[in-house]
Formats: sequence, structure tokens, C-alpha cells
Amino acid sequence: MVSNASGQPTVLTKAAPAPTPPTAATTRVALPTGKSKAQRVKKSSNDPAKKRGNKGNFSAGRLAWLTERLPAYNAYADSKQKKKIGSGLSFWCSLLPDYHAAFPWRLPLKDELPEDAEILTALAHEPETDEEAAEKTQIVENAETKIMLWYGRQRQSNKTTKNPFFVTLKALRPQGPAPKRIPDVQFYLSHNDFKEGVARDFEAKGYASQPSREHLKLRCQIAKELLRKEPQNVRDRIRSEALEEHAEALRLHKDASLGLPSSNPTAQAE
DNA sequence: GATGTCCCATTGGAGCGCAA
DNA sequence: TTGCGCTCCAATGGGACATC
Repeated sequence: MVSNASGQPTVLTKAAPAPTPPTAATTRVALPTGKSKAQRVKKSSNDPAKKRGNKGNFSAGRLAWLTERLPAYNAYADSKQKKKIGSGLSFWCSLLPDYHAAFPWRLPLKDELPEDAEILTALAHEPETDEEAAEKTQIVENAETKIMLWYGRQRQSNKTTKNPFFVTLKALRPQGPAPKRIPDVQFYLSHNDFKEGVARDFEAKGYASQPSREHLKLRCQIAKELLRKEPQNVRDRIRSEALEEHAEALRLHKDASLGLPSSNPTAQAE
């Protein structure tokens, strides 16, 4: 049995990470006297081994292997064809077996492939006990989860960092919820073909002398009554036009959320 | 050189939308 | 209904830097 030299987790943990006490990294304390934060000179290292931050889950060899297949993953993701893993049609159906063939399950994620063929064979040795079989299942599932997350993140970070307008477009996205469909009676009330009729009734009933805060309520009452008296084909027309208008409003909201240009000339001018 | 602090890169997990 | 893909956020590890 090959021990996990790099101490990587071999069990998938679904529970939330235990809260950790504040560390130097999480607690911000005022800088000591001397150079301010802005005065500090950032020195970016070209040496990947000396790069700041978390070193990640994968060895350099594995990263290279995964990176090679990133364009294929991007093409698969762009196609929006969601296929189940195991269906034989998913990107993962070919990638994951290839990965496990290239990197033996007993080799810790952060360890490089050994050059010695004998060691390689030993690392790929199939489990002999139930215990080992369970361990292999966990290791394989763990690795596959990490691989899928890795690809998703690579794709996301590429999209956001390669598009210079991403931040600006994001800021311009609508903050509110999607527009709601107004009731048919409200649509009827504001419809060019019927609003005059409502106004006539409003005048005829002498509602204009009522307090202005009551006007909207009274107009709605009239519209409700008039709509009820309309023939079925008119009521159907109102319903379909209201649905159409709502669908258009939803489409515009979605486009704006995605940062797409509006098809509405007025909105474009703004 | 040792120590303390900052800050970057990466991660896991939750939650949501949507296609199958 | 299921589960994949995506997004967001807090946590983590560790190099860079300033100070003593």
C-alpha cells in the first residue's frame, strides 16, 4: 500500500469546514510604522514554484495533462449539451477513464508520476481487499470531483479575465427582480383601444370629484366591470397581448442581465 | 535572521438555473 | 426529478514584504 505522502484528503467531505480561529491571514491589523500598504513594492515572481497562494490540488504533470484538454472541455461546455456521466456522451465519459489510465489511483494528487515502470505498476495495482476497494472508490470520486471543479473554474476565470468589459457590463446589469405580469384588468385599463372608454365611464359616474388617491381604485373597478362585459374574443385578445408584452419584458430583462445590447432603440440610446 | 502582517492564488461547498 | 454547469463567498496556505 502506498501511503499518502503529501497528506492530501482522500475522503470527500460534504460537511461545512469547521470554523477556524482568526489567523494572521484572516485578521487585519494596522501595519506597523514604516512603509504604508501602497508604498509596498509588489514583486511578482516568474518562477511558478515561488508563486504566492495555495498550491492547488494537482502536481505539475497532472496540471499539464488537464490543461491540454481544456480546449476540448470548453468546446463541450460551449455546446450546452448536458449529458449524463456514464451515458457515453458526456465529456467526462472519455476524460475521466483517460485520466485514471494516465495517473494510477494510489499516486497522491500532488505527487509526480514516477519514472520507474515497476513503481508505476505497483501504484496502479488493483485493490485486493474490500477495505482497499472502498478506499479506491473514495480516492477516485474525490479526484473526479476536484477535476470537474477545476475545469469549471478554469473556464470561468478565462471568461472573466479575458473580457475587458466584464466588470463594466456586470455593473450595468439590472439589480431588481424580473418584471411581473400585470393582471388583465390593468392591461385593459392602460390599453390604447380601451382606456378612453374607461375615462368616459369615470367622468359619467362623477368620480372626478372624489379624492385623487381614490381615482386609481375607481378606474380599476370600472375597467374590471367593462372587461367582464366585453365579448370572449376581446377578453382573449387582452390576455394574449398581456402575455406577449410580459414575455418581451422578461426577454429584455434577461438580455440586460447577460450584458447583451438591448433590442429596444430607446434603451440603446440610454 | 526572526517575526509579524499583508495579500494573492486556490479551494470546497452551497445554491440556483436549466436541460435531459 | 435528476444532476450538470455555473456563480459566489469564506476559508486556507504560503510567499512577499516591513520591521526589529
